[in-house]
Amino acid sequence: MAQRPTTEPADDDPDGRDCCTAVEHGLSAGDVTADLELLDAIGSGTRYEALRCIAAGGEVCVCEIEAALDVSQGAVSQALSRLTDAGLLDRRKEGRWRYYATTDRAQRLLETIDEVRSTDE
Amino acid sequence: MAQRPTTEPADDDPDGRDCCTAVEHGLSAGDVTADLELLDAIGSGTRYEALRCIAAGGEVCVCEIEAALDVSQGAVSQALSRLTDAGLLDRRKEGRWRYYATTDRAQRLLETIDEVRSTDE
DNA sequence: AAAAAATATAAGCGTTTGCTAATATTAGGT
DNA sequence: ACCTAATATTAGCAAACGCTTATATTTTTT
Repeated sequence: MAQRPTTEPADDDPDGRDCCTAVEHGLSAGDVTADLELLDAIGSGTRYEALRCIAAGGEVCVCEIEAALDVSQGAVSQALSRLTDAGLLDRRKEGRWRYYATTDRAQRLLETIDEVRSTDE
Repeated sequence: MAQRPTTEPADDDPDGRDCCTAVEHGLSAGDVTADLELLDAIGSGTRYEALRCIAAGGEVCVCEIEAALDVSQGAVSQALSRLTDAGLLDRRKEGRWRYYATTDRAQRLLETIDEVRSTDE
């Protein structure tokens, strides 16, 4: 499908695609930024495990996540805020506790990651 | 679903879940490591755009990606290697050119990201 | 066989990241 | 009102990251 590179510029290039012409993805700069915010949010050990715990537990209290994660309380709080900002968690306040639950977006992402993992090509 | 935290340990806890009991995700340490390798590979601007370009272009030559990415040749090469190691790209050699194409895993991931992006909740 | 082109690899470096420790905030209990 | 518990926020720092530049490798061309 891709045009083969040629040492000499191919003037008779049948589909108008020269060697080393930039390929383009269709995404806007904003889309790329948004996607990266999402991926960066998921892509740390602490945050990924936090997200997985919440996905597995339904709606969980922060203290339950702290008990699972083996980093400081502050680190957990930062992780949860970051995931929330990225649209992967919903926060609910009840008294002095905070409950977190995964959003639909998060669930769909995690499902796909599960599928992809079991496909060890 | 989650048991509510209680200041006093609830001895009569109906489902045996105390306050601040760690929640667990079902994943093995190896699965988490594998997932993170994938997510880290996708999660940089250069690598993400490279992957998107290749997904859009079908099978593309390195030089075409270099033309699109605005970083040095070495950086592009490193990006492509990382994506390949993570199982997101296939490499094909032809003469002194290298052609890259996305794997099924990559395509499924990107599809999900597209879906998730259009769901601006 | 030498030179050039395409890509990969390695070293070095500034920037970003994610943690800890300390402090601030918010809500409930006494 | 005060004190304590749960969580959030901030400052600071070591480690990880991603880039550039330079060099190595592989293949083609002459």
